[in-house]
Amino acid sequence: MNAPIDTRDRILATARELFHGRSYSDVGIKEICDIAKVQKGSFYHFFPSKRDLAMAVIDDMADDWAHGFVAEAFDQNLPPLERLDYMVDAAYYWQKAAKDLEGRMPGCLFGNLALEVSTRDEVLRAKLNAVFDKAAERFHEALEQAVESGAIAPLDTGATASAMLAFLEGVILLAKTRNDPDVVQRLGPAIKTLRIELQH
Amino acid sequence: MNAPIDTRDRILATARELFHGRSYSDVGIKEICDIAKVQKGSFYHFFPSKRDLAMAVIDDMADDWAHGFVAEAFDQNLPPLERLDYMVDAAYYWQKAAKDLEGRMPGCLFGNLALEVSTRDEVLRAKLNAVFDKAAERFHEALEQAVESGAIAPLDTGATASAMLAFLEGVILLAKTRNDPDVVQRLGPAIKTLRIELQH
DNA sequence: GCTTGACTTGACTGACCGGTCAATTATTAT
DNA sequence: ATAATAATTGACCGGTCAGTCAAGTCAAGC
Repeated sequence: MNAPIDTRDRILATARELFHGRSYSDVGIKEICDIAKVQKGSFYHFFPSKRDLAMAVIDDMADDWAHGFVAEAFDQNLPPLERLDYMVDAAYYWQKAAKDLEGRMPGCLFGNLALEVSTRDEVLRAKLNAVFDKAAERFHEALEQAVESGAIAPLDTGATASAMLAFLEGVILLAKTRNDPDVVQRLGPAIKTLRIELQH
Repeated sequence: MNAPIDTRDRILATARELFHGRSYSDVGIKEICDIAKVQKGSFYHFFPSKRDLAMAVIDDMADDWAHGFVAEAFDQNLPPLERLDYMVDAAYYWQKAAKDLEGRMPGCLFGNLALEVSTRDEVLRAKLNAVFDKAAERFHEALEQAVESGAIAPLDTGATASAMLAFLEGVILLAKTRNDPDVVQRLGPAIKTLRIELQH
């Protein structure tokens, strides 16, 4: 028993939780190992460095995210604009659940990491950037369909999609600073009002 | 010469620059002291702890900010809605200048710190929260005047002001992750399209 | 000239950091 | 069975962390 994959997964899950709940630099490898019940040496058997662990955590979370509630929110069967509300709702409930459980709003792991490491690690920055790009693509797709179906007037769907992602991240940032998930619920729906016109 | 006040100011200015350019936990007191040409003991004569230094840095930056380009942007002589564009422009030029100088976009010191320390230091979180509240108040005031003058239809000015602040922070977050100040210029102006209707 | 207190110096502390390593134990392939 | 490989152990490394401290400098007030 205790297939090796278990150990790796335990490290990954623990690191993800700790990084999300606190921050990258505030969480040491020893702490991760202690909680995951793994020895330091074992850790370095699976991950060459802390930075590689961060990469894996980002991949792991991005996967869960894309196949989890992002997939639900951006379900093709939902009317495009409803997907935006769904996404905001999902963010709200997630943050609320986390706060009820731990007392603090963790915010968005990607946003947290992005601000923390962007200026000192190009590779991590690029990876987080790619995650954001993928998320923006979901917004983009929804907007394109909304325009196509006539639900909204034509606009610069690409730029507006990025603006919506930025808004969502900003709302979560503000909510985290207020330590109040309700901010997401109150401000979030304004995401639908964002518009960037096409350049002529 | 070298009045004591000089030493404190040098520490403060150095810390502010380093915290902004990298992060709170990535910058050690030794490094600050080395660059500020101050001895460790002197540092602790002026600041009881690193955390107190962070408090002072936030105050210092908030002051400069409020009396600097935020005061310019939210000039009462400017039409309310133009103030929003001015604010976005100021953010853009600031970030662009910083990137041209150092190669990396530092983002917003307050946003950076907020995501980094909110979950582990209530006092710092509260302080950053207050800074955001004050900034939101500027947006609020501009919106109130815009409604009053008939420039825009009535709306929930308080909530919309917060949403605008969140959007600005989100745009800067995204721009920092892309390491591209142009994102601020391209997405920023959409801040004027944000709307949260009054509840009935 | 003496005292006071703000300021400075730089060595020092103990804890912790990310990371290494040689030795050992399990597992798998032949 | 045995050899090869994967996984685990836990002691260990040099460096850095925030913070301390005793000893001193220096200028102002009396």
